[in-house]
Amino acid sequence: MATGRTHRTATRSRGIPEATVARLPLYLRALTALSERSVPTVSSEELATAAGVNSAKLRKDFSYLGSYGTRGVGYDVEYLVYQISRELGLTQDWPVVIVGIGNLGAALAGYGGFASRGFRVAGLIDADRAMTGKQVAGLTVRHTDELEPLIKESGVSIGVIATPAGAAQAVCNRLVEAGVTSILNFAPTVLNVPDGVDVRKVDLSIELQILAFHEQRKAGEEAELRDAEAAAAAAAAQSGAVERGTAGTAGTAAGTAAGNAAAAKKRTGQGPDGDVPAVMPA
Amino acid sequence: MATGRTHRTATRSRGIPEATVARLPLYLRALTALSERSVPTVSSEELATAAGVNSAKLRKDFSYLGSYGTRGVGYDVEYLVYQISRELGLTQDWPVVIVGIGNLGAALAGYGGFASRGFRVAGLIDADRAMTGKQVAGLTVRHTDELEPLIKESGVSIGVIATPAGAAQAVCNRLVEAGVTSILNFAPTVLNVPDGVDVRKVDLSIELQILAFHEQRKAGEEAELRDAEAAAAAAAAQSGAVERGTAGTAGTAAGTAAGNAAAAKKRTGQGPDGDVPAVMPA
DNA sequence: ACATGTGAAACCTTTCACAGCT
DNA sequence: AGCTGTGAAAGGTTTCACATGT
Repeated sequence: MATGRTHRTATRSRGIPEATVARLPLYLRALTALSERSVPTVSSEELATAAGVNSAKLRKDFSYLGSYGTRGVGYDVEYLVYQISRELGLTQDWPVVIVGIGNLGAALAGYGGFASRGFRVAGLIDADRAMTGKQVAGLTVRHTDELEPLIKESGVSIGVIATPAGAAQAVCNRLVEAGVTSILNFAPTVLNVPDGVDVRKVDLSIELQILAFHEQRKAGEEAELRDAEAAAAAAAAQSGAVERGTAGTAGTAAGTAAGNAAAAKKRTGQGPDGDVPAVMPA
Repeated sequence: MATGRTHRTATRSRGIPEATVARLPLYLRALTALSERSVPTVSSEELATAAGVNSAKLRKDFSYLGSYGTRGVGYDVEYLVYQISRELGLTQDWPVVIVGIGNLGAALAGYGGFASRGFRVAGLIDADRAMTGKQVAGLTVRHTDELEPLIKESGVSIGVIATPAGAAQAVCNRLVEAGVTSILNFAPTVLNVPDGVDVRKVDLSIELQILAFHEQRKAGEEAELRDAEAAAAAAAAQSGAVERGTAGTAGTAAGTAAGNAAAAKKRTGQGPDGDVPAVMPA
């Protein structure tokens, strides 16, 4: 998660839980789609499905924003779009600078989801002089030397780092020095920033490793399933209790009660909650 | 589904918390760096700093894996690298297919962090016939028609979706149908998958929106800071208690205890304390 | 009749603090 | 003396279930 967490302690009234904040963009996207289809109102159940969460969670989330729904009816789509946008700060313009225009930086520069959400790419920066002057996604790439003036002229407060890992901290320092207070880091490295600066990181390799962990476990579970079924069958035959110690010398197998066989399949997709996304350039 | 009962089964020996799993790749990266510098052992404190977490959390995380440290000494770097790799399933080869070879897909295909972690790009797929046959990152792009044979021949169980949002669900369905059970989704859309399939998503726009939220709040805090200072001054002058109700009709201001004024300036690093530039809207 | 809004319970994660081993 | 490993406390998040309002 973010390196420099700003700690809120006192006043509770405006304290929207972090987990809720992380889901607001999800709701906003779903609502925008409804809005485009001119759907006037939506229930928590419908919206939750569209956003990929459950309805209790959605209602709880919205309750932190205020009472924007109507009992017996649902939520007014347009009104909610506005309220969430405002809460997220998307009703204002956010100039963003992207540093490191390799494959990934170029992809980010051309990403359509930015402009539609109030983000504006104010400039592209690369350290390679061979890149400077080139046009990428309709913008001219500028040299790192121009980083500070660009930030100050355009009032940039959000920076995106898409450089190789080795350059990231130096770039980060310059961004912060120049006044940037929020950083989205695609380089696979930990950034040190002073308090008051927010860092979010996106790391592809980490995401894949998490998937690999679950994938491995699934493979292991198939074996367990067979074990559990066998054990259950044996238990049924004998009317005896099924008991097992911890699996011997590690490996992939783990002791699992037979009753878990059903629960084992529960692992549904869509596990956004914890955040921690990821990526990085060559 | 049916099982409405809250049947929490006892045996949980191998249940590593999700939050811990999400951090293992972080530790692994830090450890790999130490390993390359031939550092033999490391303390929880040092490793935690390198990974950007605190040491208590790290120790707790490791405690779920087993007792791999030595009291009074620390952890053996090589041994830990191996144990974590094994736990994450990185000691085996994971063939991956990338679907959608646009800017982003190309960036992913060229990502160096793959091979070093046991991931191997088994194939690149794109729906655009103009793309097929082209070389990207040393691999030949193949047409969507070849998706299923590719998955089956190469034993792919992890798929990466980097297509436009509109195509993502269809691609996802085909991946799942062909046997893929883990998906990393870069398309800004919710994917519906059957139970047993894992989806993780990486959404650039969402990350930026979360940053914007905090950025906005920071801007609001400056105002609060001034308020708090004024309030503190007033309190000092009067020796009276500072008390405030919730700010009247919402808006951006919220009541904040005066005691926060100091904390808000805390900045650790060597950053210049100066500005914290307000975002000026165009 | 129906869907929101919310206390309370259940669950999960982080932090504390110190016993226990080297 | 130093550092791990871990119960217990604290804090945060999700789910439940129903009172409340339309």
